Amino acid sequence: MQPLKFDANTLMYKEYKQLNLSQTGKDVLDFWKQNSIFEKSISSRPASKPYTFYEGPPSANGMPGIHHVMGRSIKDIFCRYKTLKGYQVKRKGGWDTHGLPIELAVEKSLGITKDDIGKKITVKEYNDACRKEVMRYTDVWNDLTLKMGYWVDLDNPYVTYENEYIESLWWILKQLYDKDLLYKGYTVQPYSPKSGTGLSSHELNQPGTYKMVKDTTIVAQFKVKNDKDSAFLFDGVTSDVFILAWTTTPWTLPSNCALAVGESISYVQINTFNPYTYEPISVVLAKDLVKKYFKAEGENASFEDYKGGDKIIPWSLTREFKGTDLLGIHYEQLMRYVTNADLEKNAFRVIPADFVTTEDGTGIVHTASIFGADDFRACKENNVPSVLIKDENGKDVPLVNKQGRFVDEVTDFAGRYVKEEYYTDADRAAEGFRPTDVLISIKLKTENRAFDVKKYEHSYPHSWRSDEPILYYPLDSWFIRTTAVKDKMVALNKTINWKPESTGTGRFGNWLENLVDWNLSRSRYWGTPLPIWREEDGKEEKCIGSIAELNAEIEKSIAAGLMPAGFKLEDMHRPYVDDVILTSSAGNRMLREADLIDVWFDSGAMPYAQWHFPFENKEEFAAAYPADFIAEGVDQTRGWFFTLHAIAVMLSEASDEIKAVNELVGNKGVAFKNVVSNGLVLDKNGNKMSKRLGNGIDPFETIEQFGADAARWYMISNASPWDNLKFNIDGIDEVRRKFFGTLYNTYSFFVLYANIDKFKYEEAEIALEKRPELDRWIISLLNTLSKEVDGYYADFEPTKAARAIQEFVDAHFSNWYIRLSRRRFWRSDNSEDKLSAYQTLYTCLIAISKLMSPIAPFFAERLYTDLNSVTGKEEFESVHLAYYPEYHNGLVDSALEERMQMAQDISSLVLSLRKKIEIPVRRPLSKILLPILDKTFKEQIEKVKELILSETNIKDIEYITDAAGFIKKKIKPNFKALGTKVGKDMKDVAAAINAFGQEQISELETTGTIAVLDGKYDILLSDVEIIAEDVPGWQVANLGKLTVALDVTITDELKEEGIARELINRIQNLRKTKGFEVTDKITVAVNCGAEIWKAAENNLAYICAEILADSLALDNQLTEGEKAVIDEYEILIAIIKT
RNA sequence: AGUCCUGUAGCUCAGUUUGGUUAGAGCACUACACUGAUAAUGUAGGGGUCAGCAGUUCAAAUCUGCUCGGGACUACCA
Repeated sequence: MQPLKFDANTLMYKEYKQLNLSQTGKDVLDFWKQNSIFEKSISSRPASKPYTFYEGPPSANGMPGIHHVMGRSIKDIFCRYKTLKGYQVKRKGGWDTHGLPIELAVEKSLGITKDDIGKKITVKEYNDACRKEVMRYTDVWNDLTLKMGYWVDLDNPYVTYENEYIESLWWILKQLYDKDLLYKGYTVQPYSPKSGTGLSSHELNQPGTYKMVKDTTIVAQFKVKNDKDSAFLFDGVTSDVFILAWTTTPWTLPSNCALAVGESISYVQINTFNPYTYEPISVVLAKDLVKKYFKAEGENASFEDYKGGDKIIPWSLTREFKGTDLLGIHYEQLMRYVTNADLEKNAFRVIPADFVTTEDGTGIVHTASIFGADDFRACKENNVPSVLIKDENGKDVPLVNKQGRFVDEVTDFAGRYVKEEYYTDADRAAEGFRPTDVLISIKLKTENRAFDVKKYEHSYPHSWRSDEPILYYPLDSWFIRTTAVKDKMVALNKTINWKPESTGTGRFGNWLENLVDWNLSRSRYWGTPLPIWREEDGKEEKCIGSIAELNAEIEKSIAAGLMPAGFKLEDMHRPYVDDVILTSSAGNRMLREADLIDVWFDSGAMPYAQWHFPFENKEEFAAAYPADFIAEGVDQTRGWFFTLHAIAVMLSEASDEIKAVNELVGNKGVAFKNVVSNGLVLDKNGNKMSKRLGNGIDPFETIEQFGADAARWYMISNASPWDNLKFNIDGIDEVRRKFFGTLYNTYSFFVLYANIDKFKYEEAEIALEKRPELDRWIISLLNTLSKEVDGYYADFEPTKAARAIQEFVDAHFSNWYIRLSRRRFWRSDNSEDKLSAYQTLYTCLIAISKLMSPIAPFFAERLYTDLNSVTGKEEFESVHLAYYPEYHNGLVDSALEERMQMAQDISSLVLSLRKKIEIPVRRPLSKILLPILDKTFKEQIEKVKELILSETNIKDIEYITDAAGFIKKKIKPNFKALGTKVGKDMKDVAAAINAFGQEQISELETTGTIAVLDGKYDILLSDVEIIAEDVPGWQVANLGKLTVALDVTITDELKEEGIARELINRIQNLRKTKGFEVTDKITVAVNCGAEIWKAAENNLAYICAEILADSLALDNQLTEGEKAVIDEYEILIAIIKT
């Protein structure tokens, strides 16, 4: 095929051998590029009518998959739609370039770990490698963007690692800092030892982070000290008394500092034996959980008869009390590695906590303040000190170091990883390897300190990238006080239009309700540095909000002799930024806080940073804030959607600049007004696509094979974007055949005749009232469709739009309008009717091209330009520069749509009757009978009578009323109407109605009422449905209220005409097999018997007109010709072109 | 563990908001027909305990509860 070219002088419509969507895509891409159509789609729309779209930046360090085609199709659809509606839709592309995934990819490719950075490799070298890594697949991404037809500005994308971008981030951070929304805190956080960094709560909420794992769990025995608080526990008890507490993390036991109980929970004390040492013990646990650990058979069994190892362990309940009674009781430290006077005095005691339940464990919670957020808070509230040691710098540190190993002070397990998963596979497979948790269990068992040791399966968070279980670990880090604006975030979220709604109210709404402060710190290298400098004693700190401000501070520092003269910061990344040492008011050195910020902050700040706001482009920013529309996968709900929202809401409080812009554009503080969150793309069996399973779909292959349009149309029409899509390649092929194939055929049909007749839409428009029913009908439907589809697009329902277009093209446009219009194009005269047909067909095709163009931009483009380049009807060189079809109420005629539906139904009924009695459509029949349903019925049918007759090859329609007495009626109860009236008697009433005879039905019809159930109810006409079911003696079929009776009598005349049509059919077939043009004239000779010839002779003019014959003659001498069979007769036909 | 979504023909999906008695469409399958849109099209057919159980109701795919399967989310519950 030739590349597509726009040429207003083209004489002929393009004809194609066959539909090839893949080639069409390539041709159209070329056309777009040559003629800068994308640029024009923006420049041709007024800046005064902006529609703002934000591109969620992809990270180009991985290959794109088919799900990216899905997500980007959705973005593209609404941007194109809004362009059609006259809006200017700028869409700046972007790249997400920082963050852990990139660092880990680099570490992998360089074969290093985090510890090697700064040792084996300098930070500079490392960051250079990251900078290179991050754009590794840029070309592939750009290629996909192009080929799938996603229009986004790739020439001027925002890139998150650029200095300008980072400067905007610093500005935002300073706005927050100045309003006390940014603070440093020491808290227990999710921490990934392998990545060496803390994680934010939303990173922990990425899909797949929580996994089921089997851990060793211990119910440990904490030995109670006998003093005045605990004296009641020793009353009448001879053995030691222990409090039982359960843990799924035995490695935290050396750090235990308290036991937490619920104040109102009931606890009991039980005398029994330890199942491992068989020593007599007395234990405390929640009353509700006794049955979990003690068998009913053992209750009050003989203690004297117990022998170590017996299955049934005797136990007896000593006393019951409340949690409050346990408060303040001291116990002996369980694992005595580290202690001191403060701990001995203030730790190792029972404290109250509201999070304690009796769902699991023992109803008493082992508390290690530094390895659990709840623990940390509870201990703080009760002034319980933590179990810590001094490191070489004299700083307090936990018993587990940052690599996840026990420190030397924990002598028995020094140097061991606390989590089994941190060991290499080889280590774990080695003979005699035992996880640390197991070693701890063994130790406690032998010491009579373990009451129960079990494997327990539960879900546990894992690092979203390095895939190993995280630790909860105390860290210094910087937080954004999102909780301070929680109420506003919740309130503003309610103004956002979420598709689907449940994601906004449910998933996102619930998330906001349980908001915690945003942990911004990352102890990494490749990312946006935190712009905060501190005195070494932490007394003074500065937050820098711009490069200019920093340079001014550097000048001061140089003057103070803290930095070399002439220092200039070229790159805001580490390590360069770390060279900056500022000077405090006291003249002391101020060093930068070493942390980077969460990469999600980068992307959430894109509305501002993509314009380098507020340093540049203030007008562009104001014109593009907030976004009218964004779209990403549902997995971004707590990622990008959250960070966009959080930053926007905080700036709406903290920044005067943003407040001014919000004021200007009437924004209350959101970053986006409409958001579509699409679901996952699964394989055809509903499994997640993954490299491991090898069930991924290569988007390039798919586009190459089927074309981007087919892939896009399939994905959009198959399921709503927010439902998961089971991606099946067969479905794309089906879309190609069913939708594009049909539409392509309608175009080919048009072109076939339009080229013959040189139709170029130069004639004056035929007035609507002069057009035949069929044309006015399809125009009416087309207008209804365009309004409907407009509504769907506007409501972000692309699936409904696609399905509506599909339904129109297939069921109405192709299978009814064109099928019934075919004869109008065959006629050789140039009548007004034919012109009307051309104009109507053309109008439909152009309108369809516009309606479908957001979803299938390539095919729509070709359809539009192929048509428009010949007629020049519209001034636009591309469908994407055209405007959405205007809806004209005056063109919609619902009565017409209704009667056409009846014509379709009646035709269908007649065809099914013909099938039943085996009289083919080619054989004419004399009439059908239609019982008249109501007064408008006949009037309506009369207007579409000719269509029905020609479609079914029937000569006439007759109408009958029941006055003639030969319609048999059927009555059905209208349950909905009767429901409120008869209620419980429904069954009897329905039975009574169904039992009505013809007389009772006509009584009801004439008087309008009839009594049932001995006069209990009066049935009205509105309570029932009456249809004409049968006309005795005729062939009858029903559909809903419609009834059709067919006269199957065949007269001689009908039979002859039938034969004539058979003859026409044979001759037409011959024309075709001989390859004659549609317009060729012929002469025909036939050799046949008297029966056939008589039929031919009596229909001679008709036959000749149909087959374009100058003459048709009987020649009984004819020997050369094609054989054919009509009924039982053999005939010979010879045709010659004249 | 909790919350939410979801389960309709072999496959992909409508229908469920607002209950109405014979549950639809397309694909696939079978048969027939049509044949100047023809690698197209039409008609007909088979194929469903609407995941299961219980309840509300004259009436349940639709409302309620429970169970099971699938998915997502929430949770440092020790």
